[in-house]
Amino acid sequence: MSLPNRPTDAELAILRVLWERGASTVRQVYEVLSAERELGYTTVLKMLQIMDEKGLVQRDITDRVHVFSASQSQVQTQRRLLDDLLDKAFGGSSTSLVMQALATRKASREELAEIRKMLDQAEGRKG
Amino acid sequence: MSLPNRPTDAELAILRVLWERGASTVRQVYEVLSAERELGYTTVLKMLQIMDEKGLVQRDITDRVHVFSASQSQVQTQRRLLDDLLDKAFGGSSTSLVMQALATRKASREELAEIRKMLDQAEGRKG
DNA sequence: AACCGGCTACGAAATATTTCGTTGACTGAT
DNA sequence: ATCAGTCAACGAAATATTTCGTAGCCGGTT
Repeated sequence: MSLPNRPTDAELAILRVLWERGASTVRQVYEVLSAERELGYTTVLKMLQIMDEKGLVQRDITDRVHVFSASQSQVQTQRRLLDDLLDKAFGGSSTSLVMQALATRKASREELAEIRKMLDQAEGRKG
Repeated sequence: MSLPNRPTDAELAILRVLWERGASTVRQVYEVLSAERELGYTTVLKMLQIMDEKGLVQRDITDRVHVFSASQSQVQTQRRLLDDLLDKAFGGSSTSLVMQALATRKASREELAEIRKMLDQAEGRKG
Protein backbone atom coordinates (compact mmCIF):
# COMPACT_ATOMS: atom_id res chain seq x y z
CA MET A 1 0.00 0.00 0.00
CA SER A 2 1.24 3.42 -0.88
CA LEU A 3 -1.06 5.47 1.33
CA PRO A 4 -0.14 5.49 4.99
CA ASN A 5 -2.89 4.60 7.42
CA ARG A 6 -4.35 7.07 9.82
CA PRO A 7 -1.74 7.76 12.50
CA THR A 8 -2.55 6.71 16.06
CA ASP A 9 -2.30 9.13 18.95
CA ALA A 10 1.24 8.16 19.86
CA GLU A 11 2.24 8.38 16.22
CA LEU A 12 0.74 11.83 15.92
CA ALA A 13 2.73 13.02 18.90
CA ILE A 14 5.90 11.97 17.12
CA LEU A 15 4.82 13.43 13.80
CA ARG A 16 4.17 16.74 15.56
CA VAL A 17 7.80 16.84 16.60
CA LEU A 18 9.02 15.95 13.12
CA TRP A 19 6.85 18.62 11.54
CA GLU A 20 8.09 21.24 13.98
CA ARG A 21 11.76 20.36 14.03
CA GLY A 22 12.12 18.80 10.62
CA ALA A 23 14.21 15.65 10.22
CA SER A 24 15.30 14.44 13.64
CA THR A 25 17.10 11.65 15.40
CA VAL A 26 15.40 9.37 17.90
CA ARG A 27 17.11 11.23 20.70
CA GLN A 28 15.89 14.59 19.51
CA VAL A 29 12.31 13.38 19.33
CA TYR A 30 12.74 11.75 22.71
CA GLU A 31 13.99 14.98 24.27
CA VAL A 32 10.93 16.89 23.14
CA LEU A 33 8.37 14.27 24.11
CA SER A 34 9.92 13.26 27.43
CA ALA A 35 9.75 16.90 28.47
CA GLU A 36 5.98 16.71 28.05
CA ARG A 37 5.41 13.36 29.67
CA GLU A 38 7.14 10.29 31.09
CA LEU A 39 8.32 7.89 28.44
CA GLY A 40 11.41 5.85 27.60
CA TYR A 41 13.93 6.32 24.84
CA THR A 42 13.35 2.89 23.39
CA THR A 43 9.63 3.56 23.28
CA VAL A 44 10.25 6.40 20.87
CA LEU A 45 12.72 4.27 18.93
CA LYS A 46 10.23 1.43 18.61
CA MET A 47 7.47 3.77 17.54
CA LEU A 48 9.69 5.21 14.83
CA GLN A 49 10.54 1.70 13.64
CA ILE A 50 6.85 0.87 13.42
CA MET A 51 6.07 4.13 11.69
CA ASP A 52 8.86 3.39 9.23
CA GLU A 53 7.26 0.04 8.42
CA LYS A 54 3.89 1.71 7.99
CA GLY A 55 5.39 4.32 5.74
CA LEU A 56 4.54 7.20 8.03
CA VAL A 57 8.17 8.31 8.25
CA GLN A 58 11.26 8.19 6.08
CA ARG A 59 14.52 7.01 7.54
CA ASP A 60 17.97 8.23 6.54
CA ILE A 61 20.41 5.42 7.23
CA THR A 62 23.54 7.15 6.01
CA ASP A 63 25.07 7.73 9.41
CA ARG A 64 25.09 5.40 12.34
CA VAL A 65 22.58 7.72 13.97
CA HIS A 66 19.48 7.43 11.82
CA VAL A 67 17.51 10.51 10.89
CA PHE A 68 13.73 10.37 10.58
CA SER A 69 11.34 12.68 8.80
CA ALA A 70 7.59 12.67 8.23
CA SER A 71 6.48 11.11 4.95
CA GLN A 72 3.39 13.26 4.65
CA SER A 73 3.19 16.96 5.29
CA GLN A 74 1.23 18.21 8.24
CA VAL A 75 -1.40 19.60 5.90
CA GLN A 76 -1.82 16.29 4.08
CA THR A 77 -2.21 14.49 7.36
CA GLN A 78 -4.63 17.08 8.68
CA ARG A 79 -6.71 16.65 5.58
CA ARG A 80 -6.82 12.90 6.02
CA LEU A 81 -7.79 13.18 9.67
CA LEU A 82 -10.44 15.76 8.93
CA ASP A 83 -11.97 13.59 6.22
CA ASP A 84 -11.98 10.72 8.63
CA LEU A 85 -13.66 12.70 11.39
CA LEU A 86 -16.12 14.14 8.93
CA ASP A 87 -17.28 10.70 7.91
CA LYS A 88 -17.33 9.21 11.35
CA ALA A 89 -18.86 11.99 13.42
CA PHE A 90 -20.31 14.68 11.19
CA GLY A 91 -22.23 12.63 8.67
CA GLY A 92 -19.97 14.05 5.96
CA SER A 93 -21.18 17.60 6.51
CA SER A 94 -18.15 19.85 6.40
CA THR A 95 -20.41 22.80 7.04
CA SER A 96 -21.49 21.58 10.42
CA LEU A 97 -17.88 20.78 11.22
CA VAL A 98 -16.81 24.30 10.32
CA MET A 99 -19.63 25.81 12.29
CA GLN A 100 -18.81 23.73 15.33
CA ALA A 101 -15.20 24.78 15.09
CA LEU A 102 -16.14 28.42 14.78
CA ALA A 103 -18.61 28.23 17.60
CA THR A 104 -16.43 26.49 20.11
CA ARG A 105 -13.05 28.08 19.62
CA LYS A 106 -12.14 31.69 19.75
CA ALA A 107 -10.38 33.11 16.77
CA SER A 108 -8.62 36.44 16.57
CA ARG A 109 -9.83 39.21 14.31
CA GLU A 110 -7.00 38.47 11.90
CA GLU A 111 -7.90 34.83 11.79
CA LEU A 112 -11.54 35.62 11.17
CA ALA A 113 -10.48 37.88 8.31
CA GLU A 114 -8.44 35.04 6.86
CA ILE A 115 -11.36 32.71 7.08
CA ARG A 116 -13.57 35.30 5.43
CA LYS A 117 -11.09 35.59 2.60
CA MET A 118 -11.14 31.86 2.20
CA LEU A 119 -14.93 32.00 2.11
CA ASP A 120 -14.85 34.63 -0.60
CA GLN A 121 -12.62 32.41 -2.67
CA ALA A 122 -14.90 29.46 -2.15
CA GLU A 123 -17.92 31.46 -3.26
CA GLY A 124 -15.99 32.97 -6.12
CA ARG A 125 -15.17 29.54 -7.46
CA LYS A 126 -18.82 28.71 -7.44
CA GLY A 127 -19.80 31.57 -9.65
CA MET B 1 -15.86 10.00 36.29
CA SER B 2 -18.74 11.90 34.88
CA LEU B 3 -17.30 12.76 31.48
CA PRO B 4 -17.34 9.93 28.97
CA ASN B 5 -14.08 9.17 27.21
CA ARG B 6 -13.56 9.79 23.55
CA PRO B 7 -15.57 7.16 21.68
CA THR B 8 -13.67 4.65 19.58
CA ASP B 9 -14.47 4.08 15.92
CA ALA B 10 -16.80 1.18 16.59
CA GLU B 11 -18.49 3.14 19.33
CA LEU B 12 -19.00 6.10 17.03
CA ALA B 13 -20.66 3.89 14.46
CA ILE B 14 -23.18 2.86 17.09
CA LEU B 15 -23.66 6.38 18.37
CA ARG B 16 -24.38 7.50 14.82
CA VAL B 17 -27.31 5.10 14.71
CA LEU B 18 -28.60 6.20 18.10
CA TRP B 19 -28.41 9.86 17.10
CA GLU B 20 -30.26 9.21 13.86
CA ARG B 21 -32.92 6.84 15.13
CA GLY B 22 -33.12 7.95 18.72
CA ALA B 23 -33.41 5.35 21.48
CA SER B 24 -33.05 1.89 19.95
CA THR B 25 -32.81 -1.76 20.80
CA VAL B 26 -29.75 -3.86 20.10
CA ARG B 27 -31.53 -5.42 17.16
CA GLN B 28 -32.43 -2.09 15.65
CA VAL B 29 -28.84 -0.90 15.84
CA TYR B 30 -27.72 -4.22 14.47
CA GLU B 31 -30.07 -3.97 11.50
CA VAL B 32 -28.65 -0.62 10.48
CA LEU B 33 -25.00 -1.51 10.93
CA SER B 34 -25.14 -4.98 9.44
CA ALA B 35 -26.60 -3.46 6.29
CA GLU B 36 -23.39 -1.44 5.98
CA ARG B 37 -20.93 -4.15 6.82
CA GLU B 38 -20.59 -7.70 8.08
CA LEU B 39 -20.91 -7.98 11.83
CA GLY B 40 -22.69 -10.14 14.37
CA TYR B 41 -25.60 -9.34 16.62
CA THR B 42 -23.70 -10.14 19.78
CA THR B 43 -20.92 -7.83 18.68
CA VAL B 44 -23.34 -4.94 18.78
CA LEU B 45 -24.75 -6.16 22.07
CA LYS B 46 -21.31 -6.38 23.63
CA MET B 47 -20.36 -2.94 22.37
CA LEU B 48 -23.49 -1.48 23.90
CA GLN B 49 -22.72 -3.19 27.20
CA ILE B 50 -19.23 -1.70 27.15
CA MET B 51 -20.54 1.71 26.17
CA ASP B 52 -23.02 1.49 29.02
CA GLU B 53 -20.17 0.83 31.47
CA LYS B 54 -18.23 3.76 30.01
CA GLY B 55 -21.26 6.00 30.31
CA LEU B 56 -21.50 6.62 26.58
CA VAL B 57 -25.08 5.32 26.46
CA GLN B 58 -28.07 5.12 28.75
CA ARG B 59 -29.97 1.88 29.10
CA ASP B 60 -33.66 1.51 29.74
CA ILE B 61 -34.21 -1.78 31.52
CA THR B 62 -37.95 -1.53 31.90
CA ASP B 63 -38.85 -4.15 29.34
CA ARG B 64 -37.11 -7.40 28.63
CA VAL B 65 -35.80 -5.84 25.44
CA HIS B 66 -33.48 -3.10 26.63
CA VAL B 67 -33.51 0.27 24.95
CA PHE B 68 -30.34 2.26 24.52
CA SER B 69 -29.79 5.94 23.88
CA ALA B 70 -26.74 8.15 23.54
CA SER B 71 -25.70 9.92 26.72
CA GLN B 72 -24.22 12.89 24.94
CA SER B 73 -25.75 14.73 22.03
CA GLN B 74 -24.12 14.53 18.66
CA VAL B 75 -23.07 18.15 18.95
CA GLN B 76 -21.43 17.62 22.34
CA THR B 77 -19.55 14.64 20.99
CA GLN B 78 -18.53 16.49 17.87
CA ARG B 79 -17.19 19.28 20.00
CA ARG B 80 -15.14 16.86 22.06
CA LEU B 81 -13.73 15.14 19.00
CA LEU B 82 -12.92 18.44 17.36
CA ASP B 83 -11.10 19.68 20.44
CA ASP B 84 -9.18 16.46 20.51
CA LEU B 85 -8.19 16.65 16.86
CA LEU B 86 -7.33 20.31 17.24
CA ASP B 87 -4.85 19.55 19.98
CA LYS B 88 -3.38 16.47 18.41
CA ALA B 89 -3.02 17.49 14.78
CA PHE B 90 -3.61 21.22 14.40
CA GLY B 91 -1.48 22.62 17.18
CA GLY B 92 -4.62 24.08 18.70
CA SER B 93 -5.26 26.37 15.76
CA SER B 94 -8.95 26.27 15.00
CA THR B 95 -8.38 28.66 12.15
CA SER B 96 -6.18 26.29 10.23
CA LEU B 97 -8.68 23.54 10.91
CA VAL B 98 -11.50 25.64 9.50
CA MET B 99 -9.47 26.63 6.50
CA GLN B 100 -8.53 23.04 5.79
CA ALA B 101 -12.14 22.02 6.03
CA LEU B 102 -13.22 24.79 3.71
CA ALA B 103 -10.46 24.07 1.26
CA THR B 104 -10.96 20.35 0.97
CA ARG B 105 -14.69 19.95 0.96
CA LYS B 106 -17.22 21.57 -1.27
CA ALA B 107 -20.01 23.44 0.38
CA SER B 108 -23.19 24.64 -1.26
CA ARG B 109 -23.97 28.31 -1.64
CA GLU B 110 -26.48 28.05 1.18
CA GLU B 111 -23.95 26.42 3.44
CA LEU B 112 -21.38 29.07 2.67
CA ALA B 113 -23.97 31.70 3.53
CA GLU B 114 -24.61 30.00 6.82
CA ILE B 115 -20.94 29.93 7.59
CA ARG B 116 -20.69 33.58 6.70
CA LYS B 117 -23.50 34.37 9.08
CA MET B 118 -21.69 32.48 11.79
CA LEU B 119 -18.58 34.48 11.00
CA ASP B 120 -20.48 37.73 11.30
CA GLN B 121 -21.72 36.69 14.70
CA ALA B 122 -18.22 35.76 15.78
CA GLU B 123 -16.87 39.12 14.69
CA GLY B 124 -19.81 40.89 16.22
CA ARG B 125 -19.05 39.36 19.58
CA LYS B 126 -15.53 40.60 19.31
CA GLY B 127 -16.23 44.16 18.17
C1' DA C 1 43.07 -4.70 24.00
C1' DA C 2 39.40 -3.68 27.18
C1' DC C 3 35.88 -0.55 28.42
C1' DC C 4 32.07 2.88 28.14
C1' DG C 5 28.42 5.28 26.25
C1' DG C 6 25.16 5.76 22.86
C1' DC C 7 22.92 3.46 19.15
C1' DT C 8 19.54 0.04 16.74
C1' DA C 9 17.07 -4.37 16.77
C1' DC C 10 14.22 -7.59 18.83
C1' DG C 11 10.91 -9.72 21.65
C1' DA C 12 7.51 -9.46 24.65
C1' DA C 13 4.45 -7.58 28.19
C1' DA C 14 0.61 -4.50 29.15
C1' DT C 15 -3.27 -2.35 27.60
C1' DA C 16 -7.11 -1.19 24.53
C1' DT C 17 -10.24 -2.46 20.92
C1' DT C 18 -13.15 -5.42 18.21
C1' DT C 19 -15.35 -9.61 17.45
C1' DC C 20 -18.26 -13.55 18.38
C1' DG C 21 -19.57 -18.36 20.42
C1' DT C 22 -21.98 -20.30 24.12
C1' DT C 23 -25.09 -20.29 27.81
C1' DG C 24 -29.10 -19.69 30.39
C1' DA C 25 -33.38 -17.14 30.82
C1' DC C 26 -37.77 -15.59 29.21
C1' DT C 27 -41.91 -15.44 25.91
C1' DG C 28 -45.36 -16.97 23.17
C1' DA C 29 -47.29 -20.73 20.44
C1' DT C 30 -48.19 -25.60 19.93
C1' DA D 1 -45.08 -28.63 29.34
C1' DT D 2 -42.61 -28.57 25.48
C1' DC D 3 -40.61 -26.21 21.75
C1' DA D 4 -38.73 -22.51 18.91
C1' DG D 5 -37.30 -18.00 18.85
C1' DT D 6 -35.28 -13.95 20.96
C1' DC D 7 -32.78 -11.87 24.44
C1' DA D 8 -28.78 -10.39 27.71
C1' DA D 9 -24.61 -11.92 30.00
C1' DC D 10 -20.22 -13.71 29.94
C1' DG D 11 -15.81 -15.24 28.61
C1' DA D 12 -12.50 -15.38 25.53
C1' DA D 13 -10.12 -15.00 21.13
C1' DA D 14 -8.18 -11.90 17.68
C1' DT D 15 -6.28 -7.70 16.68
C1' DA D 16 -4.20 -3.14 17.45
C1' DT D 17 -1.64 -0.01 20.28
C1' DT D 18 1.73 1.42 23.60
C1' DT D 19 5.53 0.54 26.43
C1' DC D 20 10.09 -0.95 27.64
C1' DG D 21 13.90 -4.47 28.98
C1' DT D 22 17.66 -6.81 27.04
C1' DA D 23 21.14 -7.70 23.81
C1' DG D 24 24.41 -6.75 20.48
C1' DC D 25 26.98 -3.34 17.68
C1' DC D 26 30.16 0.42 16.92
C1' DG D 27 33.33 4.26 17.90
C1' DG D 28 36.12 6.68 20.83
C1' DT D 29 39.04 6.51 25.36
C1' DT D 30 41.98 4.65 28.46
